[in-house]
Amino acid sequence: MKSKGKRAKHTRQPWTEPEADFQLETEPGRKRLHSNTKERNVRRLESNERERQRMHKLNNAFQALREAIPHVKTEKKLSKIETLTLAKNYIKALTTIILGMSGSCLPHSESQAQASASRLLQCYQQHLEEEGEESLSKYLTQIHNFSQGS
DNA sequence: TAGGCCATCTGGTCCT
DNA sequence: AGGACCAGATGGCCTA
Repeated sequence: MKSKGKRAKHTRQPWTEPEADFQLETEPGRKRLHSNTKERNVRRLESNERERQRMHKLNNAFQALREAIPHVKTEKKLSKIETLTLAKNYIKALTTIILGMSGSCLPHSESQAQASASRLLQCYQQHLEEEGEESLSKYLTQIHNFSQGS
């Protein structure tokens, strides 16, 4: 049995010219019109291809996000909406944990939470600039050690 | 079989 | 002008 979302290519009919273009072909200047519709057809197919590639990139990003967030039912692929929801919750949870580790007060309101999150992001970005991309764990360890020491 | 999820096509709008 | 982005439409696959 095919897994969900993995299937053979659809047998959708390719894009066809609007009827008006065919009617116009019998009129004077039809050669130009014909090449225009042909050009349009080519451009449409090209933009379909680009759109497909764009959606594939988007799906790759979703897959990367799925792999970045822990979840319970590992045998079931998370849907896109589930992935986004879990990711949001995961970020919130991590924020709470890190703020706790660094000895900050937990935010009491949504606006405080947002302010804390942006402070955290700012701090993290600064750290990335100084230390390089692969040092998140080092960063977290430093925060942990700091909170232990203080 | 209905409903959820998805891939693809398409035309409109925005951006470079 | 052409590409990127977006949202609506359409139809296929899967599960309860």
